[in-house]
Amino acid sequence: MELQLHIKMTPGLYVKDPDQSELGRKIVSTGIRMIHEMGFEAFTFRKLANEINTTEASIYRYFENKHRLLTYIISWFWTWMEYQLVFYTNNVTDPKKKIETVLEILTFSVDDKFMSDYIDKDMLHHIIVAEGNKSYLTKHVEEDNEAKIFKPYKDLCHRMALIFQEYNPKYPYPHSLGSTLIETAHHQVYFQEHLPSLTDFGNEKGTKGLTHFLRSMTFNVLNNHKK
Amino acid sequence: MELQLHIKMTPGLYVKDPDQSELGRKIVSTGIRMIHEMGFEAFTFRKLANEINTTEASIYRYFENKHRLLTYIISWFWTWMEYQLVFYTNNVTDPKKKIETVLEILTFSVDDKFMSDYIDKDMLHHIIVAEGNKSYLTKHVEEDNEAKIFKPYKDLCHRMALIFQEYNPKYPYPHSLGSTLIETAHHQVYFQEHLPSLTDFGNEKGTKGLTHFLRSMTFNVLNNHKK
DNA sequence: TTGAATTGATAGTCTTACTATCATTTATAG
DNA sequence: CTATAAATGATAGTAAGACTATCAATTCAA
Repeated sequence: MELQLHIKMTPGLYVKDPDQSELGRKIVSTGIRMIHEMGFEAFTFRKLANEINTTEASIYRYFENKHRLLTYIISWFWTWMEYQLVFYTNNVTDPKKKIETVLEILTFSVDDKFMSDYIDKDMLHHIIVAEGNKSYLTKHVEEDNEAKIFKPYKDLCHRMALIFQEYNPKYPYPHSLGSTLIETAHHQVYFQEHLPSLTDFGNEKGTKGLTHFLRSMTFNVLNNHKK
Repeated sequence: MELQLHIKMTPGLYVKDPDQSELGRKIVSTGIRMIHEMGFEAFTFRKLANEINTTEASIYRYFENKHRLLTYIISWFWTWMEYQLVFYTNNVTDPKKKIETVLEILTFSVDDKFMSDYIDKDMLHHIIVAEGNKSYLTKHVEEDNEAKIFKPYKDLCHRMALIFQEYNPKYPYPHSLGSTLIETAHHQVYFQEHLPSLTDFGNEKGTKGLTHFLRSMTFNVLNNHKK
C-alpha cells in the first residue's frame, strides 16, 4: 500500500505556494538535489535557475531568498515526520512500543508508505542531517518563530513529549528529551559519516548502533528518573 | 587565584598566528564581539577592518576567510574547555564526582580561574551556542578534519569518554554520549532562549534545569545500560 | 643603521543577492 | 473563442561580499 501524501505548508514560508505550479515544484525538487550535492553555502538561485532553465527573478517570485527555501524544505520534513509518527503509532496502546516506533522513524529505519511525487526523501534526510540546524541558527529566529516557521518542528517535539509523559508521567523534561533525541539522531549520523571518532559506531554501516544508543538513553532516562 | 592561560593553536587554523601580534589579537577579540553582536552570516572582514582601523587585506594575512576565523575561535573554546576539565578533575578519584564536574563545565556553571587578556568568555560561549555547529557543517569537513582542525573538539570528547568508561567500563557508547552531551548542552541553551517550547525549563533563568536534565540523563544511561 | 617583516593604501575582479521593467506566454471565465 | 488576468521570461542594473595584487610606509630586530 502506498498513500499519496500532500502536505500543506504554512504561508509564512513562501511568497507564492510552490506546490501550486509546475515551476514551483521544480524549484523545490531541484533545490533539494542541488543543496544536497553542493551544500547550502555554495548553492545559489542563479545556479538553480540555470539548472531548470528559468530565471533568478522567477525563483524570487516563490521564495524571498535561499534561506527561506531551505526552511521550507526542512519544515516539509518535520511535517512528514509527524505524519509518520501519527500513522505508525495510531492503533498502538503500549507506550513502550510507541517510543520504539518514534525512534525508528527518527533514525530513518522505517520505510514509509507515503509517496510524494517530487520530493526525494533520502536526499531530504541528508539535508536535514547536514543543514537542519541552519534553519534556526540565525539572527532572525525570533521573527521567524513569530511567523510560525518552526511550528512543524515544535509539533513533532510536542507529540513526542506526550508519548514520553504517557510512559512516565513523573518525568519532568519530556520536551527537552524530545528535542535532544531529534537533534542527536541527526548529529550522530553526521558524525558517523564525517567525524567518526565522536561516536562509537566504528566502521559499521547503517543505523543499528545509533538506534540502540538512542533507545538505551530514552528508556533509562524515563525508567529511572529521580528528583 | 587566577592563572594566566595561553593556548597554542594548531597552525592549520590560521595563515599567520594571530596570537603573535597586537593586530592579530585585535582581529580575534573584536571578531568575537562582532560575530556575537551581528551573527556570523552578517559579519564580514570589511566591517571588522573598519572597526579596528585596518584593512581587509591585513586581515586576510591572518585568516584565509571568515569561516577560518570562526573555526579558530571555536577551537580555542574547546581547548579551553579541555584545560578546565583536566584542571578541575585532576585530584578527584571518584568518577561520579568527575562526571558532575564535567557537566558543570559544559553548562558554563563553573567560574573558571583561567584568565585570558583579550578573549571575552561569555561572548565566546554565546558564539558556541549560536554558531558552533557551523564550524563542521560544511562541504569541506573532510579536508578540515585532515588538517586537524577539529582535534580540540575530539580531544574533549575523548577525555569525557575516558571518564565515562572509568565510571562504567561496560557502557558501549562513551564517545557518542560525550558528543551528545556537548551538543545538547548548547542546543538546550539556545532553545531555552529562543524556542522555549522545545524545552521544559519554562521561564526560569540560568542553567539549573539544564544541568539537572543532563545529569539525570548521563547517570541513568551509565548506571542501567543493558545489552 | 640596514634589511626584513609587517602593515597600510589603493584598486580591481568576480560573484552573490537582490530589484525593476517590460514583453510574452498560458490559463480561465464569460 | 476571445478578452483579460496571471505567470513566466528576458534583460538589465545595483550594492555588497569575497577575495587578490601591488606598492609604499612603517616598525622591528640584528
